[in-house]
Amino acid sequence: MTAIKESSTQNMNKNIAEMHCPVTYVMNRIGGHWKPIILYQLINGPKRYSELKRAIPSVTEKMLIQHLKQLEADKLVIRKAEPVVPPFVTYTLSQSGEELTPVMTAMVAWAIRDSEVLAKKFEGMEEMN
Amino acid sequence: MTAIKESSTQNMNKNIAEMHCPVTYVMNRIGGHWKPIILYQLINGPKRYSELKRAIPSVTEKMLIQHLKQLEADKLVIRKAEPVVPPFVTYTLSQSGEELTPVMTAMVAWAIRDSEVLAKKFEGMEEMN
DNA sequence: ACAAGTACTTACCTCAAAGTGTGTACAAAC
DNA sequence: GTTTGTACACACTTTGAGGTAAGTACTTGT
Repeated sequence: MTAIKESSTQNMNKNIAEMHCPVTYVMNRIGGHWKPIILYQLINGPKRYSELKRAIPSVTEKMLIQHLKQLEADKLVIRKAEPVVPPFVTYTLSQSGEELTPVMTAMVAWAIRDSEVLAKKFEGMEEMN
Repeated sequence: MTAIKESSTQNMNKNIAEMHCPVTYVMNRIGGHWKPIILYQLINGPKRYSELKRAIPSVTEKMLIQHLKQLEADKLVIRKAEPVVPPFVTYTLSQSGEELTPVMTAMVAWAIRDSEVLAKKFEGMEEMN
């Protein structure tokens, strides 16, 4: 009996955490590496599945549909399939999804600024190496 | 020989992706479940390690320091340790880190809106049980 | 004398996330 | 008649994120 560690159940306080931490709420929705990237590609309007694939070359097909399905289940994107062959499927941001635009644009703004700062730093290091 | 799939190296085009997708850049910095949550806790000013622990009950100690170290390495937070015993360590947002505030606040705004919409929907379902 | 708090570190293990590689139904294009 | 493109689905394997548990060094409080 050397002092028991009572971290209790993990999932329980994860839900509690979501209750009082808005960022946790967001992370449980659009967390993960790919979801924000997919959503970002959709803010300029609907895209076909294959367009998304080409727009995000580093994603595998499996990851792409998997997250598209999840985003659809979470009511962030809307899937529309025309019953033609070859298939014609478009993905669009839902209302909720569109309201994420400020988050995305804030991210983009930060990325631009931050990568420029980094570039500046490298400028002064050209003699090195 | 049935059509070879040349997905080539994965990491290579991941870096390429970062070059032309700002959201990817952000995700490689503050992606993962915990980093945004930690950063969010720091926008109200410096916090001690133990304060962060208490503020985010659902995080394990391992995850907390692990991500704090990474955030420090990525120059998003600054660690300051007073050489006293018991240890007194504070974490502060760096310049870059502070510039993430708009991203966080946009997330919070969305979370509030979105959870309210959800709540509204549940209101009309009270009879359903 | 012993527990508790502080800020970690280390080792081990698990499970879910992600990658790899195939298959499919159908049509148009070459 | 073989290839190409579309929008996936499925099985298998691997990676790594994260959880669990314990220890450390030193001090203050009871």
